[in-house]
Amino acid sequence: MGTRERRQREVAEREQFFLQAARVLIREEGLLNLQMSRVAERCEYAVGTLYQHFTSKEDLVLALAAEGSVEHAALFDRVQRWQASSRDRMFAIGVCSSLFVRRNPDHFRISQYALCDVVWRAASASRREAFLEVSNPIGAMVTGIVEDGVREGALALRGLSPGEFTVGLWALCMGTHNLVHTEGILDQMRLNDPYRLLCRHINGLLNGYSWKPWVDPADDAALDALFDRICHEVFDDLRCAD
Amino acid sequence: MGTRERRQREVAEREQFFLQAARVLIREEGLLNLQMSRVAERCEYAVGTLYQHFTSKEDLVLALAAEGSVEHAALFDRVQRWQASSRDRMFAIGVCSSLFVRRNPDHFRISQYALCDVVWRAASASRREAFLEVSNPIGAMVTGIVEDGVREGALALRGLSPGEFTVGLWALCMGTHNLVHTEGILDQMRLNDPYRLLCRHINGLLNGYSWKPWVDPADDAALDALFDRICHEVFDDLRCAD
DNA sequence: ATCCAGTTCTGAACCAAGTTCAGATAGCAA
DNA sequence: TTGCTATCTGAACTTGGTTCAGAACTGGAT
Repeated sequence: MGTRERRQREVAEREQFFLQAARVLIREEGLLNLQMSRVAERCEYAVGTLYQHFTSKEDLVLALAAEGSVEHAALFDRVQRWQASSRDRMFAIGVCSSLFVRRNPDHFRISQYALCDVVWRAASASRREAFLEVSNPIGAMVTGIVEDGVREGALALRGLSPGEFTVGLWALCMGTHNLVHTEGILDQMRLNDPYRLLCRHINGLLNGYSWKPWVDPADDAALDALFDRICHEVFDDLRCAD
Repeated sequence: MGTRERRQREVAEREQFFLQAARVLIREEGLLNLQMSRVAERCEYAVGTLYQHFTSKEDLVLALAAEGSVEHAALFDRVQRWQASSRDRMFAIGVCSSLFVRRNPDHFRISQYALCDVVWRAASASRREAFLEVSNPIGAMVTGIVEDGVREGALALRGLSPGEFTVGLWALCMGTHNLVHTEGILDQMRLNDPYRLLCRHINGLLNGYSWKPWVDPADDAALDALFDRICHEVFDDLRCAD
């Protein structure tokens, strides 16, 4: 009885197809102008078929965000597996997050929108669940690095749980991306490179918690060197050193 | 010719009235269910009149966000004027930000939504400008405290501009609020009090940049004491120590 | 007091786009 | 071939944001 399975596979493929088309439409005309009928049309399906996959437009947007999270997690996974000190890997998480957001500017906008209360609630419960499912590893991997740091003796949490520590890093990254993407907010303070800045702040935070070895946050050369090393050793194929 | 001015005042008052009604409707039924016609109806005006004030629904939402920012800035202003060391004031910014978000849970949701690319662009240019106008002081005040720290000799920026330093703090705060408000994301790591955690991370970051005097991030008693002191000396009337 | 020109208000009508669902079609087993 | 089911279709429906032609009001001039 392979018929049913083929069918399932076809349906799954079609879902990818819809999502891909939505992505293209968003790139071409912006998230603001995304229309369900256009997505269906571009895939040469009727809107009704589209609605068999996504219960609403918001549901589709959240599905896009989830796809992005999968990619995001995949990049974090490289960092996690990287053979380097816990502190360097923690730093690499920041680099990775910047890299990902920069290479995928739409993803940030999409997930920022999708995670707004309004949109989140308008998506289906199962879609929300699926989103959390694929997003959990992102936090978990960072927490894993924190735990490695503790195990190595490079970091003393002093009452903080690994998860709580993670939240600090995560907030710093997410907040930076948010500020960068909010048109106008940062314009008055002219930042040459917000992601470089994020790297510095991460070092600041890690230093503040005495994660060994200490790094001089003002040592631009060292920062660049580590950045380049990460690009080379972890993200070589992405040619990220632009 | 006072007629024209009275009229202007009346129009401005009506705008407040509309915004107030929108706020109530959002509290009652959520941002998701906000309807322009309901706002007009509740104010006993025709929808057309409502549209004389706001070019679109998104425009109204951004106006709400701007109102919130004014309040936010007013709280920051207290911190700025507080007679205390630069480091304590910097810390108080974090407390203030948490306090504000906690006292005003809708504001965060509203501005998170309003600042999404989709909504931001759907608002009128003048509204966007007005939003930035009232939001600028928020960053500027924090930057002012950073500059005070440098002036006092408590902080060496070592190549960072005051604005760049500010962005770190800001990102940490904004990111934390974001994580806290994103349902489900933080559930797996059980945080008892995310805002207390934010305070700790701020201390971590300030320590990391050697902002004097050094604070032991694990000293819960000291953290509580400072928190209480800030509530008492800066936000006494808000009865924030709940 | 009456009239007039300009301004503001009104809400029914308009319209776009998300969503639905009754019927058409295709796939499969008997 | 026939019937049964699952799936697809897209015109019709629905909702709610937006508009705009006409009503109502305002304040000053006659």
